[in-house]
Amino acid sequence: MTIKDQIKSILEKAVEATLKNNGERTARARTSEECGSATSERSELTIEYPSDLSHGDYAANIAMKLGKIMQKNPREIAEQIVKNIPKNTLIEKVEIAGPGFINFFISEKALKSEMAKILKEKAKYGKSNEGKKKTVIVEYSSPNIAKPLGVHHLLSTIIGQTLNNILGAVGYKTISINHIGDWGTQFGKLIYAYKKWGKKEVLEKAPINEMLKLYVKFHDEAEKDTKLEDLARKEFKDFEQGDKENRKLWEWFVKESLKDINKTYKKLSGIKFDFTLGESFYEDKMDDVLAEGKKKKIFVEGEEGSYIAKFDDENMSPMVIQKKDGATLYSTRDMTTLKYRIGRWKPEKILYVVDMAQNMYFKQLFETAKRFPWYKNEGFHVSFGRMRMEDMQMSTRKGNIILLDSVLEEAIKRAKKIIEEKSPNLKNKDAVAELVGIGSVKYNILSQNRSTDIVFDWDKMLSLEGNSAPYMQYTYARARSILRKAKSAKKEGKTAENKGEIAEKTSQLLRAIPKFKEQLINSARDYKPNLLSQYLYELAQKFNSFYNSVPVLTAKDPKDRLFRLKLTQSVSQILQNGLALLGVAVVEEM
RNA sequence: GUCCGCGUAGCUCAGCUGGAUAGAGCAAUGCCCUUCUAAGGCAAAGGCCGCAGGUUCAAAUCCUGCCGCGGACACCA
Repeated sequence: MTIKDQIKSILEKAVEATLKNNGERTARARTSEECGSATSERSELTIEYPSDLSHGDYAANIAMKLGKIMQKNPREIAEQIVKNIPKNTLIEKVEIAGPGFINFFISEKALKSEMAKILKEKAKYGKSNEGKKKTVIVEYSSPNIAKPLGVHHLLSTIIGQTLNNILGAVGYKTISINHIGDWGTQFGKLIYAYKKWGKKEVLEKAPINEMLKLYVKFHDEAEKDTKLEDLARKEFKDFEQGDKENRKLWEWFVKESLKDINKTYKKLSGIKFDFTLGESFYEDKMDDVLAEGKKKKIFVEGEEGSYIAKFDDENMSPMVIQKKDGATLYSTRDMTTLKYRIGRWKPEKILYVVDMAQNMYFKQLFETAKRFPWYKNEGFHVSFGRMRMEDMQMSTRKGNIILLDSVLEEAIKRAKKIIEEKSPNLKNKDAVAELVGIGSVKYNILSQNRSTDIVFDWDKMLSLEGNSAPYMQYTYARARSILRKAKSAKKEGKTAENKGEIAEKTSQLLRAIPKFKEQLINSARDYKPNLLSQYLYELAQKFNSFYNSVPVLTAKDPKDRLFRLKLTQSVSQILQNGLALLGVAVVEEM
């Protein structure tokens, strides 16, 4: 249980007691609905972090809410509530402030015991059982293969992997799935293009490059000749219906693509899937869903013999589930996949980490699924903003693509340059450059609210300043450096300590500790990694501030020294654990 | 046209289950390495939170309308 939860539960009891007392005295209000609404308002009791430190560690606005319902002065109610809070070791003091805020100050003892927990649990600190072992499937990355990964694939891959990590940390049983796009008309296009313009030797030499070239060439040509799209569709249909030559080509393309994509995942590091089940996996399972849907009249005949799902909402266009030529589409495979996952894993939720251009599509998909008896609203679209370039859309079709590999390479290169500048004597420069470079790319994405669009910009993407991975890693390295030295040297304090400043900086840092678990839970609840990254950044800022004005190794009093060392260790542990969830590795020196 | 998302400091963005004086980074100004990593810290500066209404004790946050940007809207995924 987090400290916030404890405060909440203490407050809940106090509010209940207050309401009871009032109910007895003001019998009038009891009969009315007001009492009922007061109760429901109470259940919405929220605890927040005050923006100003002088307002304590946690604050509640419940008295103001009740004040309105009970027609009483909020401050009076607050006073009554506070009276009903029993003495306990968690809370140092409670204050009533402003129009009726109840501010809680956490006792130092409670904070120190939280610190002790960190030192004991180490890498496990932060884990909770919010999820109660319930199963959540997280689908992410899911690239369309036969083309290399572009920068835009970072979003789903990084956000999805991090959500998977975070959900796991708060006690969900997660199943991560890479739903590879290895099926569909795109392969018809590729097969057509290969047959027409491709050369075996060239493709064998540089498979991915050549596939991308063929893909782009197809779209160039298709603009001049509209028949090409139909021909590609035919190739796909033939393939789907058993054409041997096309099947062989497909297998070849898929094999080479996967090899290449896995290389990139490896470079990104920390990208792990419990299952890589491409669309092709559902090839023999689609008939079943199609038949079921047709039988139940969920799928009805549309134009020219296609099958569609219709919606009551006029603004939602129908979803095509089977093409007029009888071939399947992404929707067919997604519906099949949905049924398969529900049947196999019985998840509480299935998260689709996919960009928001597909908002409408997922709405259609889930809306249709609701009509099947096996669907219990498991699907959830974790949408995120799109990545685009300054002046044009990223489009693989047109070849406007920035390769993910090249971004990672550049990131490492830039990190290396700065290392040469700032720490020319560092031993393992290349290893550090890699961790810093890759980390900064990931952190950059995770520190942003996922619904915000991202305009790709080299400098921004690879920023090594401010709220960035290197800042976090640097903070960690500083902390670790202190801890290393603590073992050997025992220096004497030389200068006078500024007591006031020290107390303030120490207290601020100490008080930031319990929020880690709390923000982790918030992050999981809203599927927002940036809540976690923002917390870690704030913690790092507080540590750096502490670092600058509070001597640790040279503390005058040995007791202070010990406490500050423990605090430093606690903070470094949180940074390590938190960054690990974000997929950012820490470094001991940089 | 309809629907979805966004509009916050010069720039890039946090904050949005309503709450106290709207926060960071970059850029620009000044200061701090004879104490633990200056990839750092401190100070000051920078805001009609797109516009106009509404709800509320309280609105950047909720509702309505408008403007601007992005996206989606039947056989691509």
